[in-house]
Amino acid sequence: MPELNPIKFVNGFVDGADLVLLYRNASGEMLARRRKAEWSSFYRRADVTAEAMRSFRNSSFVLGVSEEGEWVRVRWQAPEWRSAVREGKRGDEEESWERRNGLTSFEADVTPEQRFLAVTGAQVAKPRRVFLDIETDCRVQPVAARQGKARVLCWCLVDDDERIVAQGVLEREDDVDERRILEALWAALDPYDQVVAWFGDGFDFPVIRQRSVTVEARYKDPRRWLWMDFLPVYARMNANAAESGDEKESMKLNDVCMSRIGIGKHDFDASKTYEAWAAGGESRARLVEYCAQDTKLLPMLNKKTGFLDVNDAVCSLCKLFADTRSADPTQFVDGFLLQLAVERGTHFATRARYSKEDQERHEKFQGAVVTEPKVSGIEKHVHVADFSGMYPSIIQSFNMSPETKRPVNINGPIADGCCRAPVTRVGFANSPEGILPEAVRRMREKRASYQKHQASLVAGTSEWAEAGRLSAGYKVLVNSFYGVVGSPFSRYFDRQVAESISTTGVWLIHKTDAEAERRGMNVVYNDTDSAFVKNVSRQDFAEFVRWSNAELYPAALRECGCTSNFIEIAYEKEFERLVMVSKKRYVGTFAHYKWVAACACDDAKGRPGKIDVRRMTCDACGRQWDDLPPPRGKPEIRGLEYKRGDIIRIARGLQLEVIDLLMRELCEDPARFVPVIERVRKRVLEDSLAIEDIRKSAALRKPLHEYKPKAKADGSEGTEQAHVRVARVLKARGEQILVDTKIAYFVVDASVSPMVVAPASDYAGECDRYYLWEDLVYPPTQRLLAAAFPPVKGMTSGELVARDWDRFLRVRPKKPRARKGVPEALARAQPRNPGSAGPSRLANEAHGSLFDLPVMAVRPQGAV
DNA sequence: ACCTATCTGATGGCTG
DNA sequence: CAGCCATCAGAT
Repeated sequence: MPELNPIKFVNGFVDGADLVLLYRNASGEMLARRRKAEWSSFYRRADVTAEAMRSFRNSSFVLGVSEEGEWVRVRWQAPEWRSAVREGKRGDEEESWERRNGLTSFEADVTPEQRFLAVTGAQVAKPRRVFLDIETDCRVQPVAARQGKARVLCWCLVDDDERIVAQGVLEREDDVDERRILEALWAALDPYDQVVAWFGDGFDFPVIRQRSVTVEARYKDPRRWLWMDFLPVYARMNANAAESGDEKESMKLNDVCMSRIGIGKHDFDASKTYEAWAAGGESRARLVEYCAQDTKLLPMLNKKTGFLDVNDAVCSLCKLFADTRSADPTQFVDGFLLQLAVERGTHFATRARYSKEDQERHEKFQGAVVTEPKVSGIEKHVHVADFSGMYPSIIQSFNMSPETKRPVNINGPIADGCCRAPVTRVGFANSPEGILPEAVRRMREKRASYQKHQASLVAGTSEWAEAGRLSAGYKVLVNSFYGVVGSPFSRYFDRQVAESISTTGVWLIHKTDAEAERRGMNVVYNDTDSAFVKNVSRQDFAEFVRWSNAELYPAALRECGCTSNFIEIAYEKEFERLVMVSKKRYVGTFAHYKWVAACACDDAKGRPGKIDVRRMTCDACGRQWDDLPPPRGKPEIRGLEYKRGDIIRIARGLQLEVIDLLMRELCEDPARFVPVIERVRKRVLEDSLAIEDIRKSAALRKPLHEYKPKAKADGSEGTEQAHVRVARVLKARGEQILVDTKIAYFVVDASVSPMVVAPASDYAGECDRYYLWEDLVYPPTQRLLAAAFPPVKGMTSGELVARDWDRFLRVRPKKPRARKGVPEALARAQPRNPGSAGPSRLANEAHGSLFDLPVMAVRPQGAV
């Protein structure tokens, strides 16, 4: 039994040989407890020979050895010894002491903090949170500033309620005064446990530490705070929640806040911080105000999204201290499962070291199924059923866990007491409950209880919100299990288990499809856990779902030897209309969602009345409907370019216009889309275009120096991707270019190979407009229109022309052939498309100008 | 350092 | 040089 500990700890870290645990007393003072840090590894008792046991006991590196049930626990003096016996002195397997002695260690990578929290059952406190932003001397390039070479000009701390807690402003440009404001900052941080900043790990956190050292400010051990970088947490949690690509285009705080809460930074030139400070008076005040506004945006963003609160909830469930790392799925799954292992008196594998070579050798396992969409044009009345928590329910039903695997026959009868995954043919004992199923069960039970609890509370109250966050936290957790089991980096990695989970899902979907088809329905699409079905009435489909749950799955699982069944499919929604562009890419609008449809009336709050589709009656106006009224809700958009952050804004805008015409105005006449296309095409070719409309944005997925141009056949260097080339230009200018940095650029000229690109900041109003239309703006919309209005056999030629969406694509004039004796550039220099300021001039400039044109208007500095 | 499936765009090589 | 294919990277 874990020892009961009433203390809630706010933080813990290793200090020399000690583990320091921080907590607050009743009056809020922070206190510390020290105990010996535990660096232990576990071995199976049966594996430990008498000689190995003697070695442990006699070793001066070992603090103690104890036998605990089937396990031997060895506590090491320091982590170096623990890893040395595992990996050998140079990480060389041949030299591994454990290997030579036939030993496999368990949990030999668990930190003292993790072990303490898992073993003692100690609670993790909700951290007292404060938000931080700093401004530094802009004359120092960000890369150098991050290394602590720029003076801190001001800082601001704001609490969860957007109140300024404290501010600091430099008065004189010297170390003594900077020391003053930094010491004031550390003092102001003292009442708090967690410091949140946007890109804090990349800038603010290292800067305040480095500067404190440089100017010899006195400050407390920084390990005493939880340093939380909001950016990666937001980026991950928002990836699924984002409405449009706008929200993904940039992770700059200003852009994120503009798109998420409609509020941005103050209008202030951040590249002039020093000038603003040096001018003093009003100007300096504006700098300070700008910094304060930036800081206030952080709690506003958290209030809007609740992301940090969900993370707090997850941390409390998983016994993690809420720093940036706590938001990694491997971390929180580890935290939760280690607690379970302690309760069961068992141990997990030591996390494997996975080299680059291992990664290359890693073979993927079979995942989910996605079928080819069997629809064309605007499809009406498509019903969707999906499995509720498909993977968790499979884990539970088959009791799938690394330690419940059993040898069973591949074919024929399954061994007694076991079940067998239908595709991989991996066997699992039906009892006792595996650790993975137990984790999943507990989390699902908890989640259900919080959902129920939340429903019983008054919406909008803080208790209601907290219950919602806990429920969301459990959802995040339970959904990450499958991924963690499938990850070779995790201690729970088990390819057989992971593949049994995914392929059993495929098997369930196929079974469902076959039965639906047998009943005369048409399954038009599947993705992982969902089936899109047409040619069926609402009632019949509901009956099919009911029958599947009552008969189909229980029988199917019994045949696999399962003794429990958690599989459940639900009738989620009906599309009034649906256009599928390809796998994972479609747009539709609901006739009803979970049996609720929008009425034509407005209720007291100005929202559509709700029709109970089973009774076909509106609860607001009481009207009885024979058929459902036209849909009023937002179209559901999946996978289309509108949702993508790397697609240029005009392209998203045009696609959304077409989506709205299709889905909101219910337009089914191809001719009505023509003016929309032509208007945007004219704009792209002729109007003045803002950089926000035409820039492309892509992230660097690895450090810049790891990008190597691919060698061409003749051995020369190939061309790197556009965003990589631009990143190099920006880096040369002193900008901070790190992994995950989004690079914004535009295409200067695509008529040459490789195409000429330049940083978005160099934009002076001109770009390759033909390329813009032909490659970036029109194709996403063309694909959508071609899907909605495909040519159909038997149509008149007029109808076929109306559905020829290719006719709007080509806009670039053909290149005249270079004649003998005429320089190539001159041959291409003839003015084309007058009035549109097309790319022709740009193309020439890239090959040496023949014209006397201002350089900035033609080829931006740094074009590559 | 959570999985796989899938689509798209840039690029280079080849072919007619 | 357009059209096709393979490959890679990025995004969902």
